[in-house]
Amino acid sequence: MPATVIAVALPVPVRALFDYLPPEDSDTLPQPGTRVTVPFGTRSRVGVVIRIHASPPPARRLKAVTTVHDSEPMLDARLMKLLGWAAEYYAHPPGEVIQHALPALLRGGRSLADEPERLWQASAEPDTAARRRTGSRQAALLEFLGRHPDGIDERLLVRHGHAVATLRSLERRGRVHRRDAPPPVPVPPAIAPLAVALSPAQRAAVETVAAGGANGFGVYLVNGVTGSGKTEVYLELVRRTVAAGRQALLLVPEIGLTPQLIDRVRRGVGAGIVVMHSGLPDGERLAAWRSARDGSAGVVIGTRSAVWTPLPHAGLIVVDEEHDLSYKQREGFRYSARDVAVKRARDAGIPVILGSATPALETLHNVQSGRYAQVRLADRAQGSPPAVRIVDLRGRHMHGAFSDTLLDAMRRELAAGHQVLVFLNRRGYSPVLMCHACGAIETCLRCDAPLTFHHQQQKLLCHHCGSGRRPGAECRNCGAAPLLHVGHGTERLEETLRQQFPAARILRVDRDSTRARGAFDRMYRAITAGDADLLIGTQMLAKGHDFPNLSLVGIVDADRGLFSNDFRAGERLAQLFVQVSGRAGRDRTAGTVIVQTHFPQHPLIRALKGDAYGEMAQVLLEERRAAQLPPFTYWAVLRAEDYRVERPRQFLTEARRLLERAAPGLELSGPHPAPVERRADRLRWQLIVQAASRNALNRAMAPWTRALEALKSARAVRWSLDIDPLEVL
DNA sequence: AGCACGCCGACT
DNA sequence: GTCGGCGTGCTC
Repeated sequence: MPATVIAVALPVPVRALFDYLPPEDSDTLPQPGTRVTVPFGTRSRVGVVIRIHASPPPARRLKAVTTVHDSEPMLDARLMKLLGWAAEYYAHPPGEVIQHALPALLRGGRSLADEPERLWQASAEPDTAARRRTGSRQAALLEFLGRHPDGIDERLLVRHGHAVATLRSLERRGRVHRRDAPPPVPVPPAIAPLAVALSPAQRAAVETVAAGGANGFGVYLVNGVTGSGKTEVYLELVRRTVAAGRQALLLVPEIGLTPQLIDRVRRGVGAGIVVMHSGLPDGERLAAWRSARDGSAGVVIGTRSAVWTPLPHAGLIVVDEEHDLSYKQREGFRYSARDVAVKRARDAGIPVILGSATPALETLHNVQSGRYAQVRLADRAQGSPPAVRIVDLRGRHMHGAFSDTLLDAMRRELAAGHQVLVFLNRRGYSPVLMCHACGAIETCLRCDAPLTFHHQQQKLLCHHCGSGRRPGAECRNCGAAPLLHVGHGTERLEETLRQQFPAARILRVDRDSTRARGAFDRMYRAITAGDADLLIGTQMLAKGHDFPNLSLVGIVDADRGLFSNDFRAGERLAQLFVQVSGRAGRDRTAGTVIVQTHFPQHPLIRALKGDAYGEMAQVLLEERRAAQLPPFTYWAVLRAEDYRVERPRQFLTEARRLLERAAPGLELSGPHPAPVERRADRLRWQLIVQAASRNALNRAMAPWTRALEALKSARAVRWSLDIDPLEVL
């Protein structure tokens, strides 16, 4: 007699589903997408039902589902299908994939309609007498609360082994207090949207997408330089989507960079808007998720993870700055939110917009092969494009990292009362500290990498593992002095510029100077308020910010990336060039970009002078085609690491043999050591898989990883598979 | 992942 | 003698 079997995805790193019998005390079967608690080994776990099937009498005796948590699916059929596709495409354990679509508060068995959270916070510091009366359990609880300044749910406290009684006694003495659960994200009532005045080019873009959207699925690259008004195009399309009673999903690279965008959507679209990103407290995240799921939110704005938000009435997806690397998750479940968004739109039969001034080469290739439509917004809505000057550094006398040409131009712009941005993507003072006597350089003890000297902290820091040490006065190798600083970082630029421009108000904006909470916002406001003249920035300052008074951008070192091992370095360089150049000359001021290089004849540098990105991209695509690199071939990287070299090498060798046998058509390379082989004392190796077709790659990957799980050598290493890797490192 | 089982070293 | 190190295997 065939048994009814329930296949459940559980949050364990196993590429399989687990079969259970229906719950004993119920005659209704839990449908796919509902959460169930099941016995698992010695414990029990909450998972999601994937499917129900009739099975021949199973080989082993199955256990039964313990509890069904949802009377109707928490995740609808369409989303379940997308998650299933993603698990297969990225060859990742299905249970871990599904976790990404559930807010943390729903990953346990808690019901959507459950009582609200009871959040607790530590109260202000007590006097010493009170502190003396604190018992050890109380101290532990207080310490735990201290780590959760925004408050933490009572149930979570209990789950971490704290007693409610301890909490109550602390409450009686005023050491802790209840914090009201955050109100559900208010969904503002519909207001009459502001009419948006569109330029003819913008209107044409809107009509193109709208006309195509009527036919269902389509991918539209909205390609326009910074300042060409892509946002207005998105807004109008979002507005129309909402007016038609459907939902729009707007993905952005980083929520911190887009307060203005959120504000404009809020004012420009008369509909409930929710924001979803990983920094949201669990309660707020749940509330936002819930209003997307029940349809009360017309617009969801969010980062990478928001691509998994339930949208019962999805009508449009927008991926802003689609080339941005932050759409690719870099650990664990290594999905690309941009690619998932395209798949999701295809499944739902709706249009998806990819917006960028500097599209990924993959996207441009899809346009050129006719898979994606392109809508160009060629003109800047206001202002004119910056003039580009290439400065040949060969043989030139330098002031630190600066040529006279760049310094003179800076002097002129500063005298005219304009702002100047000096761009260098390297923080710290100097990337290498070298002995003048023997040539030895200071390297990290745990990584195969030189240490960067940081002047402010007076420390040598490793940019790979984060460790640091105080530099000695003499060489560790030969004992001689002095040690020389080789190369320039942003701190050193600042030093040079303070000498050159003693009167200028100089602001350095990099990860070090913005570490303090709110520091970036403060600096950003200082810049827009005109309280700084000379800005020194890493890529932090290159992205999407609007500085109306900025007239000159100096690219200090264009040469890094021209000859990198990473074949994508050129693409990144081109994107960065154009993004950072876009900071110059908006609104009132005509801008100039000065590029310092030792390779003025390099095709990438030459292409900067024209329609910068279009030409550079064409050069790069031709290189990729000639070398049979992505997007002309399809890649995956299997990485492994351990403290003992032979282990990753052994595992990858076995993995290679397995794949050679199962899929002889694929081209394999490796195992190779990663470019920085040793990182935090772990030795990292990799195996590159290359396929002539998407299909060939994909058919092989999921079965391969299932076989890898069974290898004994796999248990001895940390390993991961990266499909469509963005860095082969 | 998390947990149990099992087989070897240094400690109350 | 046993506590505990982590290598190994398994979870329906």
